Formats: sequence, C-alpha cells, structure tokens
Amino acid sequence: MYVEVLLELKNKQMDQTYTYKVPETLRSAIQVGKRVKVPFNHRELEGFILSIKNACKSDFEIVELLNVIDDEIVLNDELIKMGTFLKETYLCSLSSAYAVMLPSALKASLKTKINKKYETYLSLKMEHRKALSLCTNERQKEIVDCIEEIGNLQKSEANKLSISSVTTLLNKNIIQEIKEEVYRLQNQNREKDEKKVLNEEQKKAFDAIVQSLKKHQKFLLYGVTGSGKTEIYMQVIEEVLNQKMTALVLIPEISLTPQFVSNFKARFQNQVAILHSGLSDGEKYDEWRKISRGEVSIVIGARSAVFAPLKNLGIIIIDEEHSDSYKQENNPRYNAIEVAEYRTEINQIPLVLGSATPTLERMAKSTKNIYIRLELKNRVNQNILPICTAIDMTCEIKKGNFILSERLKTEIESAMSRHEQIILLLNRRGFATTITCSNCGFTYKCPNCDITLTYHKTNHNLRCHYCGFTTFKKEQCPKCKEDLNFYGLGTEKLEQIVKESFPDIKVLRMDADTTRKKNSYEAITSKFKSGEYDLLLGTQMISKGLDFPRVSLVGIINADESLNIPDFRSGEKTFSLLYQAAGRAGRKDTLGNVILQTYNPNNPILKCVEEQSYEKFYIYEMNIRKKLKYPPYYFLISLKVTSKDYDECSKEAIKVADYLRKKLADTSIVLGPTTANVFKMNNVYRFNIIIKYRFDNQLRMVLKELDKMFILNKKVNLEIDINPTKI
DNA sequence: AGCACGCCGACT
DNA sequence: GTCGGCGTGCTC
Repeated sequence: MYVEVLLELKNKQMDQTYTYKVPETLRSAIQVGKRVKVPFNHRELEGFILSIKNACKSDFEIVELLNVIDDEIVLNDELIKMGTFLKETYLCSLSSAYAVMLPSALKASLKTKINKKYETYLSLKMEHRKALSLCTNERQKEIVDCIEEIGNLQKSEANKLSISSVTTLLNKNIIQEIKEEVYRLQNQNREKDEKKVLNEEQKKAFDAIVQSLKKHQKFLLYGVTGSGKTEIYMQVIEEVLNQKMTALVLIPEISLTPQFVSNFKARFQNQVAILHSGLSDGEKYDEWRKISRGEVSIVIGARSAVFAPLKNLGIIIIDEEHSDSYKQENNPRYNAIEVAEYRTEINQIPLVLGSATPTLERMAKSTKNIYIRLELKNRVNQNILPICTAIDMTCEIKKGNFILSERLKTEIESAMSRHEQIILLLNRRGFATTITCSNCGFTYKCPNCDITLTYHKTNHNLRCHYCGFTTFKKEQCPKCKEDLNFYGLGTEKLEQIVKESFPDIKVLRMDADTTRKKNSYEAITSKFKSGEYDLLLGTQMISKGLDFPRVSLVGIINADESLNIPDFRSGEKTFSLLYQAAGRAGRKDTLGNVILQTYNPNNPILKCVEEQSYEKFYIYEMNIRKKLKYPPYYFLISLKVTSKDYDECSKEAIKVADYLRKKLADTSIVLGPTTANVFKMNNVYRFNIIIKYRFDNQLRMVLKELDKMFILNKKVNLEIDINPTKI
C-alpha cells in the first residue's frame, strides 16, 4: 500500500505529491484527506494524503511514512476539489490552496501547534459511602460529597476547595480524573427572535429563491439600503434547514460585528458557527470542528469561510456583494464569489448575492439572466430615501469656508437643536495628512517605498502606510529652512475643526487608528447608538451596514477625493461608498438630509449620488467601461514583475510583455510594462503588465508556461493576479 | 523552504 | 590544524 502525500513546502517547484510506503500497522488508519508525518530529506514533515494506491513503480527508493496524525479526515472530497479549482483558476500552488482553506491548527506544518481544549472532571471511583469512609479529614469528605451531589465536578472547582486534598484522593484511588473535549466558544442562551412578516417584494424574492433549492441557480438580490435583505436571508435559511440541508453566509469582515452575529444567533440559536479574523487560533479550530462534525448547520463568516466544511450544503448567500473584501490580495489570490460560484455548481444548489450597489460585472450578468435579478425597491417601514444636496466647495472657499460649508454648518446646528444625530464622512484616510512646504514644495517621502508619508498628530510622527517606516516632523523645512505648514485634512483635524465650530457638540471619531484594538469598532458604534454623542465622524467604515435610527444628517466632506485614485473602479467605489453613506440618513420616521461637498459639482458620478440613482450610474459607467475596454466588457489579468535589482527587473518585465504579445491572440491587449503605483516597496522594484481579453483559449496555457519559467529565476519574481479588483 | 555538503578565510 | 562563512543541490 502506497500513498501520495502533498507537503507544505513554500517553493513552487516542490508543489507536487511524494510517494510513501504505508507500514503494515498503519494501514487501517490510512484515509485520503488525513495528515501524515513523513521523513523528507533529513527532516520530518507533515503532509496530506491525496491518494492511495496498491502498486508503485519509481526510480526513487520509496521509504515508509512515520505515522498518521488525524483521527478524523481534514480534507474531505469537496475541499480537495476546491483546492484543485484554486490551483487551476489562480495558478497558485496546491499546498497554498489547502493552507488558506484550513484553520492554522490543521495546516500541514509543524510550526503551529494548537491543541484541543479539555476540561478535567472528577468522579468517584467507588460507592459514595465507601469513599467517605476512606477519607482522612473533613476537607476530603467535603469534596467527595460535592462530587456525589453534582455527579461530575470540574477539577478546577474542586481545587479551589483544597488542592492537596484532591491530590490525596486521586493518589489513594478514591476518585478519578475524566478528560472531556470542550469548545472554547460556548453558546450562551438568548431569547429567540421570531421571524418578521415579509412585504410583497420580499415575499417575491423569497419565493423565487426557495423554488430553486436543490438546483444550481444564481440570484442577484438588488435592494436599496434598509429594504430588509437580511430578513429574506434568514427565512430562506430556515427553509433550507427544514429540508435538512445547511447554509453558508459570507459578509465583509467589517460587518462581522457581534451586532450582526447576535441577530443570527437570536433567530437560529446554537445552530450557528462563526468564522472571522477576530477569533484566536484555538477558537477557529473549535468552530471548524463543530462545522465539520455536523454540530451546526449555519456558518457565518468572512472571505475564507467560503471553504467551511459544511456537509449537505443547501445554499450560499453573500451579502454586500460589491465589497472588495471578497478578493484576497495575497497568494492565493482567490475571489470568494468565484469560489462560491464553483462550489454551488458542484453541489447543484443556489447562490444568492445581495447588494444595494452591485458591481457592474454582476449587474451586467443579471441583464443576461446568468444571474436572476430580484429587486427590492422600497425600504421596509415605508422609510423614504433622504434628500441629497451637492455643495460647490470652490464657491465656499472664496467665502473662507475651507472644510465645512455654510449649508452644512446650518444643517448641523438645526439637527442638534432637534436632538438628532449627525454623521460626517471623510473620504479616504491619509488624504490630508501629508506635509508640504509651501515655500519650496518639499514633501516627506518614504525612503523604502517612494510614497508620501502621512502625518500623525498624536505623537508628531510621519509614517509610511506601506512599510511602516516612521520619522519625526521638524519645525522647519529640511530643504529651505522656512516654517513647515501643511494642508489637507485627516479625521483628527476634522474633529478639531468641528469642535471649534460647535463648542457644545459631543464628537466621536472612528477610523483605522481608533479601531485598532479588538472590539473597539463595536464599542464606538454602541456608544454612538446610545445617544450620548451628537456627531460621529470617520472614514469609509462608518458607512457600512450600520443602522443608526436617530441620524438625520449625513455630511460628506470631500466627495470627490476617491474619484482621483488611479484605478478603473474608482467611479464604482466612490458611488457605492457615497450612496451607502447617504443611506445612513433618516432610517426611522425622520426625513434624511445629505450634504455632499465637492469641488466638481458637475461630475457625472456625483450627480448620480445626488439623485440617488444606481440605474443612471450603471448606464454612465458601463459606457465608460465599454470605451476603455474594462470589465465587464473585457476580463483583466495583472502581472507584477518584482526584484531588488532595478535593471534586471525592468529587463525581465519587457521580456514578459513581449512574450505575451507574441503568444496571445490578436483579440487580447497587453499593456505595459509600466512602473507600479507604488514603484518601490521595501526596497523591491515593481513593474506592472496588464492583459485585457474577451476570449482566449491560449491564455491559461501561456500564463502557466510563463509562471514555470519564473520559478527557476531567483533574482526576479513574477506574480499573476487573475481578475484583479485593483490595478 | 531547509538541510547537507563543500570549499575558503580567520583564529585558538 | 579547526571553526564557521554561505554558495549549490536535493528532497519520495
């Protein structure tokens, strides 16, 4: 008996299976998907059994494997299939594919050892009365009585009474220890939340999805903010559970707050498992085992939860489909939505994607009925959309209002007088906080990354957002010795300005800095919800999926900022961000008011935001994508050539681009090489090449070939990103 | 990736 | 003489 074993070696050259002989004694324990320990080139390594065979002819001397690590299968058939799917689709190594699918406790590497958690209980080894007679003091009797009364007593509890007595009782064999596996995350009982009555639109969407259970059908649930998508998800899941199947729900990491999770747990009690980055490795391992053992039937999680080992899967639901968090930006560069499309297809079950501002790709597919579009036009409770007004900041500046326009100031005042809450959105962090000398134009730049450093007021230092390089700000310009001033605006500065303009206002700030600590995101939102603050200001994160019923005014300080990011999706990103932020205003019986401050009041994207019209935005943006040959009209592939050696890097990048131009069909467009957005990062030079294509059956083969060529090149590195979300 | 082997300079 | 620097090559 022989097995093919996949080892987790980082080198792509080594991404293949190795054959080992199974010793007679281990034959019964061998199963595909379990991990084994094997000897490998003077080392001992762990690897996954990918296949079992009876014979093997080989030029190598086949050695025996050492032992079988798992009792239960780690990689089931479906996970194995998804691994090969990742390798084929994203050209990553098979071992990196399995590594991303599993909690670190189950990875095939010896580095991290995470164990199951056990609770030790004490029980009597004999009849109660006999045990008492063997006790030599009152303490021991007390413990024996306690065990008799409860049945199984936690050892830690008994130790609190008297450690020495417990040990004596154990030594004298009067009592014994029983170890039991426990999960780190325990479900607390909570009041059950009853389902709500669906309105007509919701009912229609619900019916359409439920009718497609046990079929592979893709749905786009396109519904304005507050139209009650979550309630549809929950009722569909209830139906899936009724049919003895399980459900997988993906949401962006940022929305995975205890708030959202407790909504689901209130409805489905302890049938829910949660997977997200906030859990410790031990907690992730425990949640994973609950899922794998079939102890839960619903999984809620972020991107990587798409690999949750649910058996008998009945549906995958992905909320906030437009979020870029579903794409992994490092290897393996997979997109959870594409994986979900594959997984629902092999299981022949429905996939539901929900969004108020779908990506153009998905919306386009829904016009071709690849996705069935289910539309929710009305907000539940008959709430109406807010009124949105654009303010031309070029006029305001002439009046001396650099940051807060006249109109926004009066609106803030009147909202405060009505005791309603206010949200101010500052588009993009780090916008302002660059230091520029107004005399000579000097700016601080990162010596490693070639990007402008951002200024942090709290400790007067300057930081590089890419590599973390930190330096201190000087009072005078290092170049011309004039006083250094700076313009631009960060959340801290905005907070200060608001406080100066409205001395009585209570302001809460939320951005990447104030939410760094665990649970601080949740803490800030609940503080604001409680009503002790008047105004919440922050970056993108305040616009996501939060429901603040008392907010009646949303001010967007610099609406155009994100339009200037050099990325073809910046229009889409801006629209989605601003539209969703505007949706925060007026959710329960207060009419919402949105003030949109901009330097380009005639920008078509901002016009669409002002009119709150996704449809207009869609038509406008599709036109641009068509003209410029971007998705959904063309597919994209981005290649990055990187090296510490500039000459070598540039030489190879040109060679790659030439090679692609020669090998690919005329219908494919090869752009570049150009220097990457961040040209130099951590002293590594980077060049970009972009492929735009519609149909090209040569493409995959050419890319594989190219990838193989660069495995052997030690000086220059090639990264391939299939369907990138940023270029 | 790691680990051995091997070939070269520095030092008890 | 030996210790240890890291370049090269191999791993069922």
